Amino acid sequence: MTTDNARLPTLEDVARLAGVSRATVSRVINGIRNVNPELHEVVWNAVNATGYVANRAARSLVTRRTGTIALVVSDSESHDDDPFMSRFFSDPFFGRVVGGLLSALRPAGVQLALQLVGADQARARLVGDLRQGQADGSVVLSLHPGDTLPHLLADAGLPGVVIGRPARPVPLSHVDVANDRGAALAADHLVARGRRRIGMITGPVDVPASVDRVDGFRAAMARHGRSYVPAATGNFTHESGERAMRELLADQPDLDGVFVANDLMAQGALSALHEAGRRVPADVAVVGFDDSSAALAARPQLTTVRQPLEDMAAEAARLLLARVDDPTLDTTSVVFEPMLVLRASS
Amino acid sequence: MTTDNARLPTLEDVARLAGVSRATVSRVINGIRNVNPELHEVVWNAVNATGYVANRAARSLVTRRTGTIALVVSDSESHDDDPFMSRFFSDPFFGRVVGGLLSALRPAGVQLALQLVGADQARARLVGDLRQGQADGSVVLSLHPGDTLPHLLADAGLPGVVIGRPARPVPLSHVDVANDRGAALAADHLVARGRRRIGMITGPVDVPASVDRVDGFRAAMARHGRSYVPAATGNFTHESGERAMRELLADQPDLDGVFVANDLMAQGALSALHEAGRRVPADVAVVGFDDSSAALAARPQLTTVRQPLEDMAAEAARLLLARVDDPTLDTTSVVFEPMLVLRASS
DNA sequence: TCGGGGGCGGAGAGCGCTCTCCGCCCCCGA
DNA sequence: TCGGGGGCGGAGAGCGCTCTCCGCCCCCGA
Repeated sequence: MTTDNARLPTLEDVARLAGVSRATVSRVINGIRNVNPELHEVVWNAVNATGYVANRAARSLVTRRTGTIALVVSDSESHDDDPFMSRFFSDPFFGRVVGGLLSALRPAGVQLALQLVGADQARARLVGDLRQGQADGSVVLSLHPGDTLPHLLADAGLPGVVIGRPARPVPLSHVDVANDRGAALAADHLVARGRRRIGMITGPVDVPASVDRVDGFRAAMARHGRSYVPAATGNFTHESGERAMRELLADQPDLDGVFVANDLMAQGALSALHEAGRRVPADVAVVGFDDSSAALAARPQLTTVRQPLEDMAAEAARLLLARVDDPTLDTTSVVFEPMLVLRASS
Repeated sequence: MTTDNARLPTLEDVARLAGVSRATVSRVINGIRNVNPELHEVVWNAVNATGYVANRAARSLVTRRTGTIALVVSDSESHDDDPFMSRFFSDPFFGRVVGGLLSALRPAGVQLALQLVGADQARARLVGDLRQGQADGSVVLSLHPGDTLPHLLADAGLPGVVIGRPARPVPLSHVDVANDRGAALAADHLVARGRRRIGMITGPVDVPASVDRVDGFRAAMARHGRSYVPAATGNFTHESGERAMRELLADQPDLDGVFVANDLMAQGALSALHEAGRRVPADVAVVGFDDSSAALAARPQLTTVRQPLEDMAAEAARLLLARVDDPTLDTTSVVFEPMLVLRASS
């Protein structure tokens, strides 16, 4: 507190102490051009002696860089204090993405800022703020298909990378997992386990990741000569998985295997199976998707398709950083391979 | 992309269009002093016409405010890519705190930046960065007792609020839940349910929240005339809860009630009880702590002590904002009341 | 009618950096 | 010995704001 009014050292102070100009200190600190090695040392000594740290605001005023990347969580059309938001934040999904982003951003000395946008006007304001130096670029996490934010960013020429394939094509890079191949792994596994009557619990029909999982699963089952796959639809929540499982059992009482499009629903499905007196995996084998903490918390623990979210987020950060450095870079998309994780439920 | 090189409008542009000086535009935008109402409108029209958004860097260079608050997750002594970190981020705890902070920060137009610190040198660097305008203040989430960061912040005179009571007193405000009273609620409830042989699974012995829960539980049990409470120690993870429950059962085979110091461990305890052939709640009643998503995912769903984390985080943000506005403010601590949430496990 | 006070708006400095431009010096080659 | 080129470091402008200081004008009261 008492030290608060003590003026912090500036470049000027360091320069005076080192006996050189401000420009030279700046060059040394930023590693620009060849500066006489002796001066180099003199300057660093002065920096350490004064405890100098460059002022971010002054630097970014001239460089037009903020050293900040925004993680924008975009929840189409919903209200700001929508319970969905708080549900989302308490979902491990969010934390894994944050952890992955930070792992790539920290070594680059870039800070991560969190942005939520609900209403469309908030989205427009965000774009304005971003253009005016709120952040150098954004990693976008859209919670709903048909979100307009990626398009707004692209139109404004702002660097952005989307996590998960957008519902409509957009001139922005994105990272994703091969949802179709992941679902195929689940299908191959259930068939290999000798299951004959295999069903599926899907996610929302308008979400690309969900659609890809359904398509991938059906295609793989068809390759095994199973053209008919009974299915029930959920919305990726625990409760919806429980309900969908009940529906599926009512329809297909002799079911002996089920692929559930995410772990949370699979956990719900386990409850419904337990309630219906089916043993897992003896009577019904269950395979989830994500390899989230829910898979480990489930009893029995879930066999599931691992989605390397941390790696995906880290890659998104790297793509974004590259684009910030060179805005002429072409957009790309990086698709990660899923992996089947065997546990007790199958 | 093509619009990228188009210079963005500055105060100067708005002033020219409105036919006033830069100072006047600045006054209107920031709502300072009485400006002639007619001019007021002229200026706002010019702002809208140009699409002007104030440049953050320029503004904060002179105001010495960044409009950013840092959420600092401080993991004492651990390495940066410690698995503990990624485990922490995927824990719903983190997301709930973030959601609560954002709910209080957004209305104030303040941005949230994420900072992780592991090694001590990172801690020193962070303090330097913060002093030099990385953020106006920090909300600190210490993952280990004895973390030095709160003290470093206090010594540097930087505004900071700690979530959870620090192990050693520190001249910084903090928010917490009354862990002792929460544990007492659990004790009262188990006794009221007619349980006679009640045990407890505790968290780490050096974490204040854990210690408070143990003390609160023992004190309440003593009030009910139960001076002896068998206990086993865990470390707040699912696995440790499972192991501790097995130990407790081995010690006290006739146990009919157990208080588990967090939901994750309680979920593990349920598995151990199931494995041991005990029915919950018929044979053993189980009460958790936190009311996290694990409580809902558990089967049976957990009776638990609700910790209002979102509210606590929002209050932390408000305390911090107040202190940033007025650094002479006294430090305070706000303690939230816990609440017992009744579900199927008791 | 004249003096004084209050309030509004403009001029201009200054926040702390980076970066361009230029001058000087040194060295090398003819 | 002299000319030219290269490289290092300094001077100074400028990034886009805010804020102090001051002048001017208007109105009111004596």
